[in-house]
Amino acid sequence: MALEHAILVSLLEKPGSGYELARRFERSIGYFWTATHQQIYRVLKRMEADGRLDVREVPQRSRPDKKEYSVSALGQACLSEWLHEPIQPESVRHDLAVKIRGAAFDDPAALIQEVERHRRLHGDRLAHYLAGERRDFGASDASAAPDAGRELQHAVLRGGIAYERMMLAWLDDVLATLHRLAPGL
Amino acid sequence: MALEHAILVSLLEKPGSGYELARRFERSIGYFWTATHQQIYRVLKRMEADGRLDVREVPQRSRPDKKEYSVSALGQACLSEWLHEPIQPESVRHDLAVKIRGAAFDDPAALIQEVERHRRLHGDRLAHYLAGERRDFGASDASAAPDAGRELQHAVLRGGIAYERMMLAWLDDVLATLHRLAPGL
DNA sequence: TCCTGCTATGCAACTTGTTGCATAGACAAG
DNA sequence: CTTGTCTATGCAACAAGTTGCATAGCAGGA
Repeated sequence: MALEHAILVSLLEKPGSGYELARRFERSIGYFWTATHQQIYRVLKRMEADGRLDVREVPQRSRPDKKEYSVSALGQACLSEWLHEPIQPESVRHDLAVKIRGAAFDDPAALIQEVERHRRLHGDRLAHYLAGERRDFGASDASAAPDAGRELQHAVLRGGIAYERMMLAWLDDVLATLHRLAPGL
Repeated sequence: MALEHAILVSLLEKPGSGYELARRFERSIGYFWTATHQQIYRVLKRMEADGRLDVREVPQRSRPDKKEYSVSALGQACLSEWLHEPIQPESVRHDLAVKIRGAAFDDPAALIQEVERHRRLHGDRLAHYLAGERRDFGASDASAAPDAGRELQHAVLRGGIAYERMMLAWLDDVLATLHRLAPGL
């Protein structure tokens, strides 16, 4: 279960509560993994019971208390073990591609709006990633200490950016194809 | 459940058995959707019970009999309805990206082999897609009748090709980063 | 005071997806 | 005549993910 490993990595980068993790999964970790808060809370509970995480109750003012999780030695060891074993290349699930092939049995022109909507969403994501890159990796003067974590985070972010650029180009390609098939629009 | 819709599209393109569908999900449909035969048989059974598919027992010589599924009118209607409602952009699950960020807490150099392995796998997939493109869309002389289904299948395949090319470029980027972080190798 | 919104955590029910196993006919190789 | 491979279908148990709902503190505005 790779969600566990994603959580371990995130908590190693910075300890935090389930709520904070859920927000990270909407932001930077969301570049390559999605999870809802229900999933996260459930997994955190299990990992804590298994001794892979430590918890600390943190009282807060002007907001409810929280439980701050951090990675235990056992958790570190689990992550290390996983890092050293080979994994399957990720499996893809592109609903939109199903729709595009399905459009041949319906009205291709009706798909244009949907594809345009997705194009906007991917454009927004790209803008968001680029803003994050400027903010977090912009003033990367060579005088800064070479930080492996930072470098690797940047490499992953570049992957997200490349993915969104590829999607935008492909969606333009799809739109051109749809317009060609429905010239009246 | 989009697997149902992927199956409807595939059976509209060409009726077939569960076994044949499973093979298609390793080939062309596998460009954008994965499913095992267990999943497929289970869903086929349910869809047939719901009246969205028709079955026909096909006796065969020199191999076991099979059940050939095809889409019923109700199935067509279900697909059409789905095509007209908006869907969420796909969610991503990149185990490799988790590993890359996790490498900061372990030995980044140990990841090089794994990334190279993935690079080879994506290279193989790209070669496979390109061969499929030459085979199925190569001699596309303008005299051929404009076939919407064919055009849309080609557009989806171009998406798969763009994805693999993007991955290869990104994995090279990641490898360069890893080598920079571990100069002794 | 009530309503909304944000932080914060969680349960229960359900749907999907994965893993391991089982069966069986036909054919080819040894 | 046994063993392996390919076609072909399926069950059962389990793991993972989704959806809907519930609670609760605190703050700010109508």
